[in-house]
Amino acid sequence: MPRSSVHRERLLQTAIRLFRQRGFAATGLAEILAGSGAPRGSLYHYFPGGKAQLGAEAVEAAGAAVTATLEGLRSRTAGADAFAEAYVALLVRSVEASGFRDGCPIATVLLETAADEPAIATAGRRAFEAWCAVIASVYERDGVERQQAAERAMQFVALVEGALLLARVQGSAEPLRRIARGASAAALA
Amino acid sequence: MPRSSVHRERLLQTAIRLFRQRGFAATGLAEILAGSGAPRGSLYHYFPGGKAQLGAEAVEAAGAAVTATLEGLRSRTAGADAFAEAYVALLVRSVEASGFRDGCPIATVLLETAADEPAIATAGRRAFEAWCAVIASVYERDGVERQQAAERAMQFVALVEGALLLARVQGSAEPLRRIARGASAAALA
DNA sequence: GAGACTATGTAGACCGATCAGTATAGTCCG
DNA sequence: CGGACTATACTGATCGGTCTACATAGTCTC
Repeated sequence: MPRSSVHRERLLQTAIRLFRQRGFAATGLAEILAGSGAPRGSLYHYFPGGKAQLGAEAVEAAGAAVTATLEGLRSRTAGADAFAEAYVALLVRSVEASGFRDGCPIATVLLETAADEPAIATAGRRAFEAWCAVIASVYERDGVERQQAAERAMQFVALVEGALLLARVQGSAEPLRRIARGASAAALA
Repeated sequence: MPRSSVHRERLLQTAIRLFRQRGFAATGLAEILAGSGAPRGSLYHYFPGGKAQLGAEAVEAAGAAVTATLEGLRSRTAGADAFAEAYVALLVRSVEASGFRDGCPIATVLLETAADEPAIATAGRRAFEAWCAVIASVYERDGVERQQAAERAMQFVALVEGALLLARVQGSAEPLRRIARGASAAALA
């Protein structure tokens, strides 16, 4: 039986987790191998492009997971305020549960590699676009004009990314809570 | 203290530049040495704590430089809107001039190391506090209440950090320009 | 339906390069 | 002298990546 791709998936999920917590450069392939239980040969079988390909696919997959979360939230909430509050609450739980080790799953990797690894940067760009599209549609649903909605979506993403950084550095979820107040109330209404 | 510390300063400045562009883990001590012209022995003479100390001092120094820039801007502008616009304009120039390689000088390092290197995280926390203090004072000068001003300052920092990330990934200064519009006009007024 | 061939995937030894950090000898200068 | 600083050789570990050998399973041919 081709119990195939079971190792591929484990490699990818392990890479996502480690890249998120430690970053791209600091994560050795040996760690990913050990964490996934896959042999070294399998890594280069599934990811012939090596670490860079693993990074690009990790960003793509992690980005898609966030997009799915946002879409789920959009269908479960009514109004941009509720949407923003729900998402921030989700982030607060995730960040706190990990002891402020889990931040944005793609931000660290992108800051490290955007300039040198076009494939990773492209995956990141696409992820951000997808997030912005979902969020913009939430604003539009509230009657915000198309252009305005796109602009506010980007501001929301920037706000969240910045708050995740601050939260990890401070070891506190307070920055996230503050942007929830600001974003849903005055700022983005 | 003869011609001393000339190598120390060069090491630190080179470290700041490389950490900013490539990140902490991806920057080897050999690169820092080569870029600064200092011999290996000097590095461990001035920074006995090794790479971690270099990282912490780089974050501290780079953070202080930003604080100084913000203070200069505060004294040269009248009102929070003008302040925000001027600072964003400054960032746009810096980011574009570097070909989208220079982002926030401390964000990448902090995301990589915050969880594992307490000294670096502390330096980062202090830097963010200093920035927030300056920005909050700009809002207070405009008559915003103390508590409110502090909250908006943190939101502004988060917004800028996120926009710098987006700008680097997209290879475009557009995210920065958008937050300038949003931050100075409706959102943070 | 037996055997050969090919795909896919497993397995880990192995490579040169580079990593951060240490050791030690030496230079410079008050 | 003696301490600050330079200079380089060196360490063991780890880096990402390549290599060959092998196991498994589906398919083609006769």
